[in-house]
Parts: sequence; C-alpha cells; structure tokens
Amino acid sequence: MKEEKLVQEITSRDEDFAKWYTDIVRKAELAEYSSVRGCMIIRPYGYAIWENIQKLLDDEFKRLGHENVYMPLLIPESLLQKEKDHVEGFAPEVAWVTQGGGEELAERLCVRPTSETLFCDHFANIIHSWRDLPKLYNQWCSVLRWEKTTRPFLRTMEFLWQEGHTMHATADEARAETRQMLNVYADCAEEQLAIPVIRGRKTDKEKFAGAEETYTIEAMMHDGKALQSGTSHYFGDGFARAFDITFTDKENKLQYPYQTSWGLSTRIIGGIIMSHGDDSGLVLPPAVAPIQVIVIPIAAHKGGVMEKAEEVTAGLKAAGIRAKLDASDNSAGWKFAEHEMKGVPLRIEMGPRDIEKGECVVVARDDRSKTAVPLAELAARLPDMLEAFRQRIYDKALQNREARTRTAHSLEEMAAMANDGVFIKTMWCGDLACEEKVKEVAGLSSRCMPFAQEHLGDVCPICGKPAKTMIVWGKAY
RNA sequence: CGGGGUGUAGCGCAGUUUGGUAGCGCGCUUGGUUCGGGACCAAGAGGCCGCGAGUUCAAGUCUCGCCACUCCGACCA
Repeated sequence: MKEEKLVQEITSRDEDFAKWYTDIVRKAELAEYSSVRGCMIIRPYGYAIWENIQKLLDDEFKRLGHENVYMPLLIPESLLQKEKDHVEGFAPEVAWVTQGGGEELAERLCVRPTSETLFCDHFANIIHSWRDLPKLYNQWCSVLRWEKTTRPFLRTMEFLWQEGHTMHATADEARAETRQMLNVYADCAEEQLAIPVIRGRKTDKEKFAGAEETYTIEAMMHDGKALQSGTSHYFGDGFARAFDITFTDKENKLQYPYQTSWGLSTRIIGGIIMSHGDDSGLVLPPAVAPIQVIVIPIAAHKGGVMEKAEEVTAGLKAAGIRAKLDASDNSAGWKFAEHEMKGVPLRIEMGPRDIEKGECVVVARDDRSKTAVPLAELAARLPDMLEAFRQRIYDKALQNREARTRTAHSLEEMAAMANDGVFIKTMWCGDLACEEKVKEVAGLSSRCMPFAQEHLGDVCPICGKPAKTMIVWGKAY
C-alpha cells in the first residue's frame, strides 16, 4: 500500500496534527473564519455533510416518535435562574442582550446556550394530564456559548446542533429514553460515520449542569485525544419541580414528570475529520459524503469520452448514488488530488482504453486500491464497494483506538503514559477527590464509565480503597 | 483568562534589522498547445501592507493602543 503523499498543500498529520486539522477544514472547503471572533462560516461542502447527518438522525428521531419544534433564541434571565445547578453551569458562558430599539430592557435576555429552561417553561403550560405524556420533542437550531479558545467545528461560540427534550410519566420510562437516544447516537456514529465509540456514563464531575445522570459516546481521534461526540441526560424531576410542571396521574394524584435531553452537534464533523482523515486530506464515510462517487474522464477531449462519462454518471444518480462528473478542464492529476482532498470515497476513472473494453477503474480513497469494473455492473456493485469502504475506515479507526488503549494500576503509571495520546482504563472508587487528583497529577479527565465494564482489579489505583467501577481516562478536545 | 507565535494580492511567503516608487511563487482572466497522478507557453487583472493614533519631509518598516488568528495551559458539546 502506498503511503506517499500525493496531495500537496496539507501539513503532514504526524508533523503537526492541529495545523493538519485546520488545513483540511479550509482546503476541503468545509468552513471559513468569519469576521466574528470564534464563529465560523460553514461552506456548502461542509454544510452538505451536516445536512446528511441531520437527515439520518431526524429520520430516526421521528421513527421513534419524536416531533420537531422551535423555541425562541432568547431566554429571559428569570427563566434561566430557575434551576440552580443549571444556571451555575452555564452562567459563565452566556451572552446577554440588555437593550433593544435603543432602550434598556426591563429584564435582560440571554442568547440560548441550551434550551432546557425554555422547554420547561413551555411544558408547564401544556402538560396537565397523564394523557399529555410522554412529550417527545426535538429542535434543530444553533446555540451560543462564549468560549475562550475556539477551533472550527470542535469548539465555536455559535454551533449547530439538535437538542431533544422529553417528558415522561415515570422515571423508568425517562431513563429508558435516555439510554435509547444514546444508542441512536452510538449507532449513527458507528454504522453511518464509521467512528467507533465507547458508550458510558459520565462522572458527577463531568455530567451536564442540572442533570442527575449524563451518558456519553466517546470517540478517540487519530492523535489519541478523546472527543465527546454526543450526550444524553436524565434529569429526574429536578427541572419539573423548579418549573412547577405537574400532571394528574391515572389515580388522580398530582405528579411531577421525569425529563431527558440529548444533543449532537456539528462537532461531530470535526470527529469525522480527525477519525478518518490522512495526509492527502479528508476521508468521508459514504453515508454522509456529499459526493460518494466522483467520475473523472481521462483524455476528455477525445471523441466519446465525455459523453460516455455523462451517461455513466446519470446512470449512477438514477440508481440513488450521490455521483458527480468532474467535467472541468483541469488535468486528470489535478482532479485526483482535488477529490482526495475532499474525501470522496470512490473515484471512477474512464479513459478511451477503458471505454473500449466496456469498463472503468474504481479507485478507493482510503487505500487507493484499484478495481476494474464492467460499466454494465457498475451501479449494482458500487453499494457494496461503499459498504466495504465504510467497514475499512471503521476498522482502521478501531485499530487506532485499541492500539492506543492502556490499563493502569497506579497514579504514577497513569501520569507516565498521560501524554502518549492514549485512553487509560482503570478501576475507581467513585470519589471526586481521586478524580481531581488524576486531573492534577496526570492532566487527564475522566471520559466515562463504560457500559461494557471490565474487571481490572479490586481497588482504586489512586486511593487504594475498594473500587466501585471501571473508568476510562484521557485528554479531551 | 495566563504564556508564546503570526497578521503584506484569493492562498503561501519575502521585504521590517539600517524609514525613501509594493515584490515572489501558486491561484485567477484571455488565447494556444496539452490531458492515465496537481501540464506548458504568452499576454493580463488583482494591494487602505489587520485596524487606530503618534513620530517624520517621508512609515509595510519606528512608538503606543486595539483587533483577529494560532499553539501550549486552565474552562467547556
């Protein structure tokens, strides 16, 4: 397999991962910086990826009975203040609107950093009876958090996401919803985006402000750092009590409903870049690639080549494949490099020699493997080739994570390997003091307590007390 | 928010030390020759040198302030 770098203009991934990342974002035309600090312009190619992710998730949300709604952008301060932990968690990073139309506002409004409070305010008005439950709502929107340092997709002040907000009659039902939606995210990440994830629960220190329990999918990027890629929260009836949301149950007793929320953001695009990209540029999972197959005519000036390429492209589109013909007058080599940079999974090369034989050459973006395919079989074979592609990049990402996962039995061991770009598995007593000590000594944060528990010993490696759980540590984006 | 680095054509950079006509490569436009891994020739277009004050006959260059981006920390999807 060739490791040579055929695309120029991109910083080598191993040389400077951070610069490599921003090079890709810009050269692949995913996003540009804007004139507003910390905010980015998502360009058509980047937005098309997001639209594909939206479609996949939205269909699944709706299949599971959720409905889309839209809440206001602005939240009155009094509303934000209602749940104590929540406001404490978000207050430092909210932006305030204090005047409008040249007049001071009687009550200042914050630009939503998340919409739990708005949903709760609304739920209080529309939930009265057990017949009103469950409420399964979702909204697609952007939110604003005043971040200090930003990076395209990974952390911008304004970002696009979806936030699901649901209300249930029982705690069990709400807990089931929380888990269900985490699994929706995990399945989307693994089966569609080809990003292997660890499903687990956040520690109290890392959980969402105001939540009783937070569940997460944690992905490992190529450099060994962790990306929290989707979260699902169980709130119990905490917000319901704070917002006085009540319903009358079947026994005519007044009850507080149980609540969840769950979100996945454009950050996941950063995850795709850092999971699959290489020194030639982006590598996109077929399920969300705006172009799944790029058709490149070779010696296009020769008679019949362009016509045949157009015909083949039209046939692929008719078969439901996102195919595109590059009919520009750039050289073939330039086109190869350009679409590699943009991460197009499969490339079809069609020259006079191929056409004469009634075939074409299909080249895979990830390993540059070439396959001659008869034109008559092309549309039928491409779906399998795309699926094989997805499987290869998933396996590669998984191998990277496995190769970069360690087990530790002491704090010293953890500190020694903390900067190697690894996930570290240990046991843990559950005490905040130990978690803080790991942060202080090794610079690691807890990623999650995986659902797939492993028994690595009986004691907490930090304090020596009996261990309650197995936990994964890492450095996070 | 603390510590470094960088802002000059769309992109990448030189020029700043020692103030004196705004430069190079790529890209872009037009024409021609090419075309199986970022082709070649010719002729063109494109600049408030990040922004604002100041010093000076004269500022990309010196002084002060601000802004943005970026890397390393602390905080966060």
